[in-house]
Amino acid sequence: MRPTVCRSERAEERQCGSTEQVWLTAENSLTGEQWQEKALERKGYGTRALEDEKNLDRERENFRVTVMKGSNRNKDHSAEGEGAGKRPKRKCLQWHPLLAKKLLDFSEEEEEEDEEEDLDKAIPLFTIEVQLLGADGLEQDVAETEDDESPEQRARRPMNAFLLFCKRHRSLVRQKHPRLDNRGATKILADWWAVLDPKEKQKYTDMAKEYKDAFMKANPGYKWCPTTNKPVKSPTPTVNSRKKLWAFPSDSSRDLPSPKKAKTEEMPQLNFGMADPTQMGGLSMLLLAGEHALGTSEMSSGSCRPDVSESPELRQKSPLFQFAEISSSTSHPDAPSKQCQASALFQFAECLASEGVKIEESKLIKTKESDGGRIKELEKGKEEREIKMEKTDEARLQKAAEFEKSFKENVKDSKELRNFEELQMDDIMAIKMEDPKEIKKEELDKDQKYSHFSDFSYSASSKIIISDVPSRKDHMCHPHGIMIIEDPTALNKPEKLKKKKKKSKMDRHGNDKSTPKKTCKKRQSSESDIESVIYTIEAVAKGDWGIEKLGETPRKKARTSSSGKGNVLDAKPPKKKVKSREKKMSKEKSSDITKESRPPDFISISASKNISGEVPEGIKAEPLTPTEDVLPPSLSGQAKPEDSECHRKIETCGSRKSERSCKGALYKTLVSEGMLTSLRANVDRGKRSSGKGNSSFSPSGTSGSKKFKKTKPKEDSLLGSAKLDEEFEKKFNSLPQYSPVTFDRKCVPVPRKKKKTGSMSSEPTKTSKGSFQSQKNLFHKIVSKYKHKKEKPNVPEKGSGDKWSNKQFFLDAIHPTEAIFTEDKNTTEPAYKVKNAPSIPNTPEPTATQEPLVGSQKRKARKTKITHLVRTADGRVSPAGGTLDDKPKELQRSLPKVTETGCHDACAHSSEAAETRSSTPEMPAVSAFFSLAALAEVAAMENVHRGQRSTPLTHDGQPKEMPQAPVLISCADQ
DNA sequence: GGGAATGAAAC
DNA sequence: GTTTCATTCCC
Repeated sequence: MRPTVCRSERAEERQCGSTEQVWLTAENSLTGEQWQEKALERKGYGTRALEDEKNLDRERENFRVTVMKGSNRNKDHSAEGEGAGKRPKRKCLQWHPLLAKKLLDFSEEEEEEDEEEDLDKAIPLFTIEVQLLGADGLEQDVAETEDDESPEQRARRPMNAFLLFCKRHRSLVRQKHPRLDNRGATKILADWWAVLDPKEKQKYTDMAKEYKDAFMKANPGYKWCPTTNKPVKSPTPTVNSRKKLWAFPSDSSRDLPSPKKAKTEEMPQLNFGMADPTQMGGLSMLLLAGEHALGTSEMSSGSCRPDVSESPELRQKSPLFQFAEISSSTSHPDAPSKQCQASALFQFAECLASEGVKIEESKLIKTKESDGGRIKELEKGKEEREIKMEKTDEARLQKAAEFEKSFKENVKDSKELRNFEELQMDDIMAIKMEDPKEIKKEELDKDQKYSHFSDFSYSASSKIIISDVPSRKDHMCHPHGIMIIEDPTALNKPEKLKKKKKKSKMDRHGNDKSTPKKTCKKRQSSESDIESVIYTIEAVAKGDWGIEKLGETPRKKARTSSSGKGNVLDAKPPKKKVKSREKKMSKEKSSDITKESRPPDFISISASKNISGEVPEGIKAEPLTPTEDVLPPSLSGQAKPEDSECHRKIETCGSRKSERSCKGALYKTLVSEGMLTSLRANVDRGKRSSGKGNSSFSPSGTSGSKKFKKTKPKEDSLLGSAKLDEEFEKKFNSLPQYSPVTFDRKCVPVPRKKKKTGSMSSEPTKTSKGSFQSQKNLFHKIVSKYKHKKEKPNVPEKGSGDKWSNKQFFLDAIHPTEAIFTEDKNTTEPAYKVKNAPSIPNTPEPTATQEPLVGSQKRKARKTKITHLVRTADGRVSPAGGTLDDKPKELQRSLPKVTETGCHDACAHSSEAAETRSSTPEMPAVSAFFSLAALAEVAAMENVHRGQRSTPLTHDGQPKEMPQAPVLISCADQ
């Protein structure tokens, strides 16, 4: 059902020219800035850095893709629409625990959809818009997830150090070797990786570990796909299989496709969904977005862990860790003490988790209330709200007026239109409030429909915000505001909000003005939006709270729960708080947006469209100022006016106005801010990108491309994941990026390998290794290897250095004949030796080698061994096979590998080096080989005999003798 | 969708 | 020990 709907919606969106384009534009702008910054950074190290725009583009794409969350994969559709043109990536699971909630959400969404369908009948466009408005990715994901059954399972496993390295340097490789395809680039990267200093590697390893910890914390139950379940490979798309495989055992339901559900959050999530949605309303969405931004900023800063704040450790943790924590529910059995140390990611995950817990609690409460009766809730919420709102309401009213102004100004652009839509939603809300009956119905519908979404994100966010930063609360002042803010969830929320808004809009439009389709058009026609906004403002001013109570009660409850926390804050002077909040919100939003892209709408709007002159200014200003810390002038200006207005209103009005009015005002402010923030976000993105690149974030804008994983993921998860992603990106960006030169210095040989593709021989050698993995091809490949075998000197053992030493040693053992190699080698082999020699002295590698082989390492070792053996055989035999061409390649490689030592010197001393090796050869490493070596020796002996004749002749020892090779292989296999 | 690399987890 | 999957993206 949904999928179709979504598709249709998408199609419509496309037709409308909808958000996707906007996103693209926005992203582009953002990414551009980011990339520029990146380029600057890169320049530092140098060489190739951003020389080509193409490269930059690629990097952009890469970064986009980077977003860990994997929202993009879902985007198969999006990709199509966006024109990324790239084939859709398979869906990725977001690792954020909250994702699990999505299942529920989805179920709820389905219900909503049903309802929506009804609405859609009336207003087909609405749904479309909603999807569009919402992160397209998200909705798409949702649809897909629904199809898949378990979106949650999709969480992607964290990248390992090597993958991080690849991700980080692939673009460089590509720049350097434009012709190379990914395979070739990967090979080069592998070479680089092999050459990379242990220290350098360690950075990536640490990052990978940290990320993994955060991931695991966020997804306690997460399990890697069981190997056994090969179903994955089954004809069915990998995704499905993966999902199943991925199921998180941790929590209750493994059986279900939604393993993530297993997480404790499941129940709570549902609860959340029940209660909050109504309350949230479009305003809440906006607010959430704003808060989210704020929260994210804080989160990112590290302060994030409101809850976490409890443990100072969390703060210490890297943002990623914190984020992960946040995202993940408190239940993190996995979270080891180590995690605490861990990075922000981990902390983030913890925070998320804590949020989830809190959210759950709040949801439960809310749900109960809802169960009891919305009316009761409404009443309660009203009471609370009223109390709280009294102060805030006035301010909000003023704000509303300000919003109207700002909106009018901003409305011009389509983006603006979107904002207007949001505003309209608010207006609608206000209208509904005015008309209790209608409003009630609508609200009920909305609540039912949206409840899932809003609840989730809201509760989570609100809690987080509250707990996190008291200051925020202060800023937020109004409980509502507090409720709204939620960072992590924000991303998700926005979508929901959008949907809701859309729906509401639809309703409105259907009732009032435009049909849903019109809504799209409406965007175009700012006037209507403006009018609606104005109307809403007026309504707010009127303060038809009664209506609100009915409709929003559930939401209010949710808010109230959050507000409860916020109440204290509320106690503070509303006006100032409001202003401060707004400012913060704007800042946060901007920051958040930039980071997460969560409010794609805003962002897209700001970015793509000119919006009002003000907005652009704000954007401009943002770049200048570190948005987070200081409000962008423009924003501040806007916010300030609003604040002032609010204050005025409050003062003037004096009478408490309904929460709704306040909300409306806040909503407006948020919206206005959101726009600004979006602009700022773009700017910030650029800044960020410069620093770190969080390309991932930009990807959101790119919507089209795969990269954006985050967007698709479920709302909460999205938000949380978004933050996590941000953190990840930050960290990832912070990872050292080594210029190719560095590797060249090291004498990394690889690069040229691009040749690989070209000739069978060249590639086979290296590629063959990979083939070994599959036993099927293994033999065949081996054969081919022997045939062509030129591969770089394979190190029998892991450690590159050791490898070399080992190899040499091994070779020596097998063939005392280094001379053979040396002779030929003088050119070719010597390099290897040289490498070895240097490596030995360096011993960095040796240490690595010494490290216990693990899993893949073993595999690798085997391969290497095999290859090594082969190589030796090749060395002797294959040289001819390798032929000069191959050898040169090898030489090249070897040279780079030699790195440290001058290649020339190395060559000169090659023989010496060989000796040194023999003398120094790490026994430990060697010992391991020995058994193999022994076996190999036997085979080698034969080779030697054969080769002896040739040995002296050429480095390789010409004899390719395939027969021998097979023998060796067999040994190796054994 | 396969493949190129490495690493990690699961079986 | 073997198999999957994570990254990217061309073919």
